[in-house]
Amino acid sequence: MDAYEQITRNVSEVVTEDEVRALAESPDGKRAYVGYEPSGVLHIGHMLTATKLMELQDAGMDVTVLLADVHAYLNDKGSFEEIRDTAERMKAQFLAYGLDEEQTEFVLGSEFQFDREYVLDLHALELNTTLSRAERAMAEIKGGDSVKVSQAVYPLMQALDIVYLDVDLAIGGMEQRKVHMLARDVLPAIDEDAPTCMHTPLIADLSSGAGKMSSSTGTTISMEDSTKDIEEKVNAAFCPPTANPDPADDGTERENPVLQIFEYHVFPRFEQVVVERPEKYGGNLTYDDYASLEAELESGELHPMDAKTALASYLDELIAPGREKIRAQK
RNA sequence: CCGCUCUUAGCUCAGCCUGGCAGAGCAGCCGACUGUAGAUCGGCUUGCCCCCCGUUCAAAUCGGGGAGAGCGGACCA
Repeated sequence: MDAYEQITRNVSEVVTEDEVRALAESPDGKRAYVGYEPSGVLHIGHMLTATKLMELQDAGMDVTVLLADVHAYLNDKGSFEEIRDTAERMKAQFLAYGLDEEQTEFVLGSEFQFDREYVLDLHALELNTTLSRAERAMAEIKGGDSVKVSQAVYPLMQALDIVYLDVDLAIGGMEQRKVHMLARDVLPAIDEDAPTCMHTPLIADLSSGAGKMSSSTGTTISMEDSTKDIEEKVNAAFCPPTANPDPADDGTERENPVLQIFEYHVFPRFEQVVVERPEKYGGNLTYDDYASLEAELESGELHPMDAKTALASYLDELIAPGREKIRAQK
């Protein structure tokens, strides 16, 4: 696999391909970043972008993880003290999940976002952005039930972070794409380069296969889940024997979240996946890549229940170190 | 600053006029059927009716005050 393929593996969107190809020419020392609002416990959404960061590290890139305490505050996620408290725990969980400590720099937003120069640049961006544009950019990520002025400032700070953290490649889930597009539009207004971005897919809701897995409603897999929690959640997941389920009765598109998790969480971290299967159903199955697993689920050779059992076991293995960390933190 | 509308189950809302057991759809949960889930069928759960004060035998419902949300207007020397 060449560097470009490795860097863009499993992403939904590359902006722009030419820019990433240029990065892939000499990835060593290039800097990628993701910003996260601190939350007490890593969930599967955090882990998805973290997996991508690990792949970028394997390709030779350095990684900055922004623990976006100021952003979380602006997004109505609680008091500053509470938020900063969780940031440190989050860092430990990322390391436990597998980010390389040598190649990862953790930065707290408040370390540089109050600098005079930063704030002046921020105001310059504000001057170049309409409220409705900022609001649209935030549509997918805002917390709370009404739009605050702080939430209009939020995406502009993300744009500036890319400049101040000296980032070559901005990573985020697909919910971040409008923010990143805003950054590409507005940064040239202060004579900065439009950032190169890649967006990871969003995992569908575990129980319905529709929309995106939400941390607030529905079922989410997080680092504090016990082995039993994971088994129960995965077993309850929507999983027709196909990668392309029929739409729901009301017409909404559905995905197969079990396959998605195999594709985006398990195969990037394991060379080989062994599905343990009772003798009466034919014994164990072994897969070296995601495509062959999907094909056999589709053909009926692999039964969804056996796939689920295997998925729960691999997920548990991925989460176990972080789970230990969380227990130690309490 | 002024005016109008809204606030009831996890969600969308009905009920308010004309006071009398707190409702529906969806979601959720439990079973049946499937070697998973979903679909289907059967059953079940769910409440600070935004808050306070008042009227009344009795208030989600009527009156007063307040809060939050949405919309409009005014001001622009």
